[in-house]
Formats: sequence, C-alpha cells, structure tokens
Amino acid sequence: MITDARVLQTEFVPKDLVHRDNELTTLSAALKPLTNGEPGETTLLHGPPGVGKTCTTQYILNQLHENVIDLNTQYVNCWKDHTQFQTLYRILEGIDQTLDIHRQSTPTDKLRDRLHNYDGPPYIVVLDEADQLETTDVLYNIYRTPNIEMVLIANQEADLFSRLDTRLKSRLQTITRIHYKPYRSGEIVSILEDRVHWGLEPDTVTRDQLERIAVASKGDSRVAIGVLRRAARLASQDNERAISDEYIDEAVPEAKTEIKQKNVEKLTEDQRILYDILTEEGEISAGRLYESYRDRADEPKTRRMMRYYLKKMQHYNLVVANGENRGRTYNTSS
DNA sequence: CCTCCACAGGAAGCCGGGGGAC
DNA sequence: GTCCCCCGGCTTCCTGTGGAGG
Repeated sequence: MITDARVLQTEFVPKDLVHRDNELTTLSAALKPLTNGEPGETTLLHGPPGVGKTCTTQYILNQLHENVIDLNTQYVNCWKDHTQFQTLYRILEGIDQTLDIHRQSTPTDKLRDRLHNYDGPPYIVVLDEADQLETTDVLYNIYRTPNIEMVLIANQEADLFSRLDTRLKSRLQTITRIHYKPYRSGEIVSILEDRVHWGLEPDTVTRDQLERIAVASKGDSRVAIGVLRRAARLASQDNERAISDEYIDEAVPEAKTEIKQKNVEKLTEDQRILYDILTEEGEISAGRLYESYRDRADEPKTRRMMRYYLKKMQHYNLVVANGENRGRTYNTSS
C-alpha cells in the first residue's frame, strides 16, 4: 500500500509547496539581497504548529543553494539544542568550525569568539523554536556578526520578544515578520492529496476520508500527515488494500499522543514519578505534589530540583502550570 | 491594611566526570 | 600520570510576589 514512506513523514519537504505563496515570496525577498553580496533582513516567522513555517524555510534554503554557490546555511532546532553552548555549537557546525570543540572542555566563550570572527561567505542561520532558547544572548551574538543572517521561527511572537533585553528588542523591532495562519480544511486536503499521490498506491483512500482527517487535524498539517501515515500503516498491517474509516478513527488519537509518548520516555526516574503523580491525581498544588513525590522516591531530590524538573517538563509539553506564585497548580497537558 | 506563608525562580557553590596540557 | 578547566546535576540560600487571614 505504501509506495514511498518518506513523503508520509511530516518533515518531508515537497517539490511544490501549496498554499504558502505569500509567505514564500516575503521570505524569499528578505533573503534575496544575500545572493548579491548585500546584507539580507532578519526575519521572524510565527504561527501555530504545523502551518508550514519550517517547511517553507527549508524550501527556500534548498532554492538558494541551487542558485547561489557561495552560501552557508544551518538549521538549528532550539528545542533540541536549547543551551547556549549547544546552539553555538550547531551554528559553528554549519561552517565546519567544530572539529576541535569538545563538550567537556571548551568554554562557551571560545565558541562565541569564534562565531564573532566569522568572515566567510553569507551564512543563513535558521533558529527554529527560538522561543525555547535558554538564554537569548545567542541571538545578540548572531545579530552582531556581520555576514550572518537570522531566520527566527516561533509559535508566539510575544513569547520570544518578552524575553529579549531592551537593547536587542529595539534592534529587532524592524525585522520582517511573517504570520502563518492555520490551514483551512480544503488546504489540508490538497496537501494530503499530494502526499497520497506520491506515497500511496492508487485508490487506497477517498477524498471524503481525507476531509475527515483534515477536520480532525484542526489546521495542523503535521497531525494530518501523521494520521494519514498511521492509518496507512494500520491498514497494510491487516493486509487491507484500502484505508477504511475505522483505521482513520484509530489513527487520530494515536497521532496526537505520539510526540508526547516519545517525550515521556525521555524523562529521568524522578521526573517520571512527578509525571505519574500528575497523571493519577490530576490538578495539584506544588506542596502536595512534593509530598507525594517524597513518599514515592527512594532518594527524593529537593523542592528546588522539583521546580527545575517541572520547568523542563513544561518545555516538553508534558506538564502545564496554571496561575502564579501561591495559587499555582500543575497538571499533565491534555 | 498589614503580616504571614506558599511558592517561583535567580545566584552561588559543591561535586564528579571527562578532556587537554604538561 | 597529574593538574587544570569546564560542564551538568544538584543543593543551599535568598528575594520577590500575591493570596489568605487576622
């Protein structure tokens, strides 16, 4: 049934991008000057998940690489590489400057200096999920380096900007902003049709079923493609030649919890205990959460450590905090 | 209104591990 | 090998905040 599994991956960048013409044009225009050796414009792409921010960026980078010989680019996922050291390391990796850098013994200062001394060809650094950066210092370091252009990607523009110091905030006031709206149902359907065409055998899924997936995905293309992939896999495991509605209904919740499940597996023992308590108890105050945790853990860590853990788990979208200070409660994310 | 308390999160320091320089 | 440096994980201490309750 599946003829090409790659195109059913959410990260796959198709040859033709549909429904993102305006965004592509604006981003392209912002980076265009680089191809003539002039400085481009720092760009911020913002909008909810699964609306094509990452995809359009990688599409543009591919295009630039085809047309410009002397150009470096690097894509950094700040969610994965969120410490200053990790981010700087990735950026230097994009210009082959990391051979002698070791995690344990190289000070972050050295990475910073090396970046600042960059004087090679134009270099485009994409910082995806930039609002997840531990410190925004790294943005300043890139900003002040000539010949490096930043493309920032974030869900909420405000999440990123509220954390910048005033100096950087005012300098980034004038950057090009591109807002991505959720896809409409029909747009999701045509994105799926494209993937179906390249990835599945003919007549395995009907248009009605694609619409069903589109509605369930609520404008998030990653969820939609994930559902399609899972439904196709379920059907082929049962040796069916077509995807039935039942497979789709089964795949929808699976696709939505897939990412979460992966993150739960990454938790340490102590974090896992906290997560289990939240799963069982539901909404709970920090004090009661710590008491439960202390009872269950063999060697419980301190309250401060619990707060670090909870912060981390919010970062992983496993935990949500409601309220501030005394009134705050924690819960698992739905 | 004021004081107390629970809580968040910053700052500093300790420790163990690992790599480089010698 | 030994010394030194750095990091991440962790603790301790501390300040700021806002609701509860006198």
